[in-house]
Amino acid sequence: MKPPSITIPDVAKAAGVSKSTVSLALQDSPKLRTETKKKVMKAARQLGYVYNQGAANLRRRSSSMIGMIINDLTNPFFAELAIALERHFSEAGYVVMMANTSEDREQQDKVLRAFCEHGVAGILISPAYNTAQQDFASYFARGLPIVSVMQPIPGAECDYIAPDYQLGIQEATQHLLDQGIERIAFLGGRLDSAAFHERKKGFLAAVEKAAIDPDKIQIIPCAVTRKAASEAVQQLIDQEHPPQGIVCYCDIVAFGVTFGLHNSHLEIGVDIAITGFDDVLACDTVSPPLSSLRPHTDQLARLACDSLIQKLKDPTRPVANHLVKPKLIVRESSILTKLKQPQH
Amino acid sequence: MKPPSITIPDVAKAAGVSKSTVSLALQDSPKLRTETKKKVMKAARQLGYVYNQGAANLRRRSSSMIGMIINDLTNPFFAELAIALERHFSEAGYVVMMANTSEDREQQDKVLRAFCEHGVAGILISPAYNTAQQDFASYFARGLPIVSVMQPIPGAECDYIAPDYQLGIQEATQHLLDQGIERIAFLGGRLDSAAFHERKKGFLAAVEKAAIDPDKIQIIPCAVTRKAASEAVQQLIDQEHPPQGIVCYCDIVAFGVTFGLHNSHLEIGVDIAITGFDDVLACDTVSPPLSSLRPHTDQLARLACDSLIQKLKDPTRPVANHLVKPKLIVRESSILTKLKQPQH
DNA sequence: TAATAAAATTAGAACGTTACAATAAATTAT
DNA sequence: ATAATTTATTGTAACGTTCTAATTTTATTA
Repeated sequence: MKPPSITIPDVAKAAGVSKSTVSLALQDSPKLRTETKKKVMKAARQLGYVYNQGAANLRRRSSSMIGMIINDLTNPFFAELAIALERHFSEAGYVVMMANTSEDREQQDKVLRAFCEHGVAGILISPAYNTAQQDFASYFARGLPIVSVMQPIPGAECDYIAPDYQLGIQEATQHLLDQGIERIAFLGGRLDSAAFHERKKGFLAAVEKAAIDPDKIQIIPCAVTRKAASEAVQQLIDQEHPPQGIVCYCDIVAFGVTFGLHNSHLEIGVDIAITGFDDVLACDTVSPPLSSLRPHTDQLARLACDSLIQKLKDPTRPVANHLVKPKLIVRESSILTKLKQPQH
Repeated sequence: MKPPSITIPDVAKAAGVSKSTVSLALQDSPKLRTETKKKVMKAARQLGYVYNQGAANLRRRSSSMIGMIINDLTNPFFAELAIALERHFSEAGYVVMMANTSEDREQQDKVLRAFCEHGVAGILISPAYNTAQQDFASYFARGLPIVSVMQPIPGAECDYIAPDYQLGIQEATQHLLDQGIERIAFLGGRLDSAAFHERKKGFLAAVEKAAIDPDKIQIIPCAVTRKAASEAVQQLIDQEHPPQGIVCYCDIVAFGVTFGLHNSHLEIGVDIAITGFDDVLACDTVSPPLSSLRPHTDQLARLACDSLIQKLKDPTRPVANHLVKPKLIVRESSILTKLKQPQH
C-alpha cells in the first residue's frame, strides 16, 4: 500500500551489488558465486525484503496464478475436490484464485473476466449448468489454457478430467440388481447435463443387461440438493409398487433420499437399498453407512492439476481427456438383509 | 503469456487519442467528454482489449486481491463461510486467493508468504490451531491489514469476528436442562483453543445457573471430525450413568455423535438429546433433524468482509471486534419425547 | 476581439522486476 | 607475460499501467 516498501535496489545497495545481481540471486541463478548469493540473501532477510510477484509477472509476461471456478461449493464433494486441487497447485508453486458460481452462468462470466484481468496463467473450471462453448470462445482465442473437471464444456477443445460416470453407475446398478431387486430407479441430476446423461447410460446399460422389464425402471431427475432429493423420492414411494433400489446421482442426493425415506418410515437395508456417487467424507459416518462410488478425488485433482500445468508449459500440447474409473465402495445402505418377495 | 497482448497504447492508436485519455476513459473519469469515452470504449471492445490489473497494481501500489486462509475446509461450516466470504468480496470488486491449511501452522506460514508476494491487499484468516501472534508479527509490522474469523489470534491487534460461542452454548445447554435433564455433557473441540474455552464457559455458566450437581456433568474434548466424535461418544455412553443430553462443540461433532449413538442403539429424542453448533445446511435433512446454533454465517461473512475493506481504506482505523449472537434453532434432536425418570 | 477562465487532452516519469548485451574479473593456454 | 577463454557482474531498456503537470481546446467575460 502506501509505506514505501523494500525493493531490489534497496537490497542491492545494502549488499553492495547491482540490481541485476540481486535479481539473479533471488532466483538462485548458477551464474552467481554462492558467496555472492549468500551475501545478497542475508541483506534481503535483514531488510525484510518481500518479492513483488506482480512486478515480475509484468516483466516476464507470465504468472503463477491459477483461477479455479467451481459450480457448487456447497456440495461437500466439490469442496473436497477444491481442497485437493488447491493443495496440488500450491505444492507446484501456484497460487489459486477461487470462485464459486452457484451454477450461475453470468457469475461465471464475471469471475472469468476478473481472473483474466488479474492475469491468471490458466483456468481450472467445473462448469456451471448450461455452460456453452461460446462462453469461453474469446479465452480460447486468446490462448488461455483451460481445463474442465467433472463436466465437459460441450464442443470445446480443452482437457477434461472426470470420473467415468457411466461405468460407475453401471456397476452400482448391477450391484443392486445382483441382489434380486427388480424394481429400480435412478434419481437425481439435471436432465440436460452431460454428467446426467452419462450416468443414465450406465444405468440403462445395467438394467438392459439384466433384462429388467422396462416398466419396472424409473428415471427421475432432480436438483442436486438434499431437499430436492428428499422431496423427489416421495414421487417414487408414493406409487403402488415403489422401487426396491435407488441408484442416486450423487451422495448429496442419496443423503436427501435417506432423509425422505426415513420420514416415510421406510428402512434402508430392509425395504429398500440405495447407492450414492462421490464417496464423500460423510459416507461412512452416516446411518446407515452409504454405499458409494469413489471417484478417487485426489487422483482426479492431480490429473487436472497436471494437465493444466502441462498446458502452461507447452500451449501446443494436444487435448487429452481422462476418465477415471470409480470404485464401488459397498457399505450397508445397498445391502438388503431380507429381501421382500417381489410379487410375480 | 507469449502472444503480444493488446495494451492501452494500442487502444489509444485505434481511437486516435493518447494513452492518458484511454486510461481515463477506462476508469470512467468525469474529466473526459462522454463522447470521447464512448469512442475509446468502442475501440477497446473491438480490439478485444483486456485490462491488466497487475500493471495497474504496480503503478498504484495497491491491489484488489484478498488472501483468504481457512483452517479446515473439509468442515462444511467453513466451506459455507468461505463461499459467503468469497461472494461478498467478489461483490465488492475484490478477487480472492484461497488456501486451506488443514490446521497446519507451517502451511499457514507458507501461504501467508505466497499471498504477500502476490500483493494481496489484505488477509482474511480463520487461524490454524495453535496459531500465535508472532506468526503474524512481520505482517502486522508491515501494516498488512488482517482480520481473523472464528478464532482470535491471541494477543494480536486485529479485528476479530466470530459467533458469541459462550452465549450460544449457554443457551443450548439451558435448553437441554429445561427439559429436566440432569446428567449432561459437553463434547468436542481442541482443549486449548479459544473457541473451546469460550464454549466451555457457556456450558459451565448454564449448569451452574441450574445448580446441577458438578459430578453429573462432563466435558470431553475431541478432534473436530465425525469419526473422532463418534468414538468419543463411546466414553460417555459406556458409563454406568450415561448423560441424557450432549451439547456438541459443533455440527460435525454432533453428526459424529449421532452416528456413534445409533451404532450403540441409543435413540436420539428418546434416550438422549443433543445439540450442535453452526446450523450447517445438512441439519434439517438429517435424521433426526439436528437442533443447532445458527451463527448467521452470512452476516458473519459480511462483517468480516466489511471490516477488512474498511481497514484497507483507512489503515489507521482502530481495532473493532464483533461477536454475533447465535440463534438456537430447535429441531427434533434436542427434544426428549418421553424423558425417562431420573433416579433421585 | 482580446484576455481570461474553465474544460479536455496529453507528455512523460514512475511502479519493481527481468533479461539481453556489455563489461569486468578471474582463469587458462600460448 | 600476453592473448584467449571462461566466469561474474552490471547497465539499461522494457513490461502496461497511472498520475501530475503541462498543454491545447473551448467557453466566458470584459
